[in-house]
Amino acid sequence: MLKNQVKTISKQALQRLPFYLNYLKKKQEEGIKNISSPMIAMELDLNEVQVRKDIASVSKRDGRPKTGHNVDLLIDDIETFLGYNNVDRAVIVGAGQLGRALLHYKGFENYGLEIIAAFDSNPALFNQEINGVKVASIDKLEDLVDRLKVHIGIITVPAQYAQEVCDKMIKGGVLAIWNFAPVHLNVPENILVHNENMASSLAVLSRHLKEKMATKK
Amino acid sequence: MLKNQVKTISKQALQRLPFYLNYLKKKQEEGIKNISSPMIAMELDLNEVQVRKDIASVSKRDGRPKTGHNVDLLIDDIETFLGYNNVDRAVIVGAGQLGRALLHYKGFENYGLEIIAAFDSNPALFNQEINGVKVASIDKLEDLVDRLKVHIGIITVPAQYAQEVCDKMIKGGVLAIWNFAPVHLNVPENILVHNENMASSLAVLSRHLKEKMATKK
DNA sequence: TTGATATTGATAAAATTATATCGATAAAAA
DNA sequence: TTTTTATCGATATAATTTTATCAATATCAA
Repeated sequence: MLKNQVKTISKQALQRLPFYLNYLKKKQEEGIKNISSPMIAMELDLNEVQVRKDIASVSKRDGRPKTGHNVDLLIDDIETFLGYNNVDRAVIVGAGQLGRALLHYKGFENYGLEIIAAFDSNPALFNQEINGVKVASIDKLEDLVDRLKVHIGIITVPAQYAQEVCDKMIKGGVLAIWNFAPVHLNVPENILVHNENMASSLAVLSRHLKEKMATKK
Repeated sequence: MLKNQVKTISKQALQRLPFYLNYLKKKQEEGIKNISSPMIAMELDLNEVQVRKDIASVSKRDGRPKTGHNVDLLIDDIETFLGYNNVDRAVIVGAGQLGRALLHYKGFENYGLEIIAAFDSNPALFNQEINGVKVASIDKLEDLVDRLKVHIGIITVPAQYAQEVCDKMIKGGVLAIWNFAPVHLNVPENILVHNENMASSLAVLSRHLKEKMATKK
């Protein structure tokens, strides 16, 4: 009984993969055919062994001593691992500034994400098109998610509405939520919530500054 | 010789602090006076000991058995630690969709960040005001950063221009960079770069889906 | 053809982060 | 007043992640 094996990888490693991909594509454009882990590590300011391990966990092809890995094949392996070749559909709720920015984001199509619908509670926005995506009433969210078997929900509404939106998404059948609202969402344990928190990022930055200033003094 | 001691805290813990803050403020609004670590942990789906340690590393006031911590004081301690009471000034380069979204972001003022200027290479945008902030030519970036002693630079330009913008910021005296471009920036080692990478977040989400689908099959 | 070497994959060690345990104690209940 | 109990801070253990080490080997230079 062969189980449908999916490799496990640490969250941190997973988040490094897109960096490798960007880097490798740049190298590919420059016409470079092979690349070694130490080279990647040096240029991306990472540890050599870490890079080697990350690569090993997404690619079954062997690198060759003195030569490294074939760039084209490596790109292919990472993209396959990340699922960039099969498209996930998503809906976004909240068509304010941030929602609009995401709808205009060019990258998503390359990353295998397609935002197929946007929702908002503001009737002034209904039927408006943002980068080719229509904005609908939030009342239609659950039904549409269910009918079209959408698996990813993006939340860009103000914090106080986020939980409510989240609940509707889950009822509709969403399996993963990308939450831009600065609030903790309560979800069943099989649902993944990925929080995109500006304040957390900012905390890292301003803390760094504070340390910098303190040592300077 | 008393060194200007700044407490160290892990990056992960640091990034949890804003979550505590959101939560505590909600409780404060509800009129709750005291709160315990196990309570916070339960409601935010964290480990009790982790919460207790995080609190210990930002607050020197003691919690009391059976009662926990005073909500008001705890909020105060976290905000102080995160530097929300003294404002850091920042500039943003790239006044496209994303840059505009950030300029409209309400949260920053509460987080002690003030974006004082925006820059772009597109002359059509010069002198335009976005949420009260004027857009200037990117040629003026370095000089302004230097004159006004700006410490944080936000990069929201396309990947191919990011390094160039980064270099200018650093020449001007920026100490920390918040990079939204999907590219690795080369900086001197005393400069902090915090990468905000949509693709990394997406990687976590789509990987989760892939695993979900595989186990279902 | 031979020897030197950079890189590989694998395994081991170190560092960091998260979680469990425990005695002490303030507050509530008996 | 005494007992029970929830939470505390501190310390110990476990888990995860990163980094170091090493034998094997493909490539390159002599």
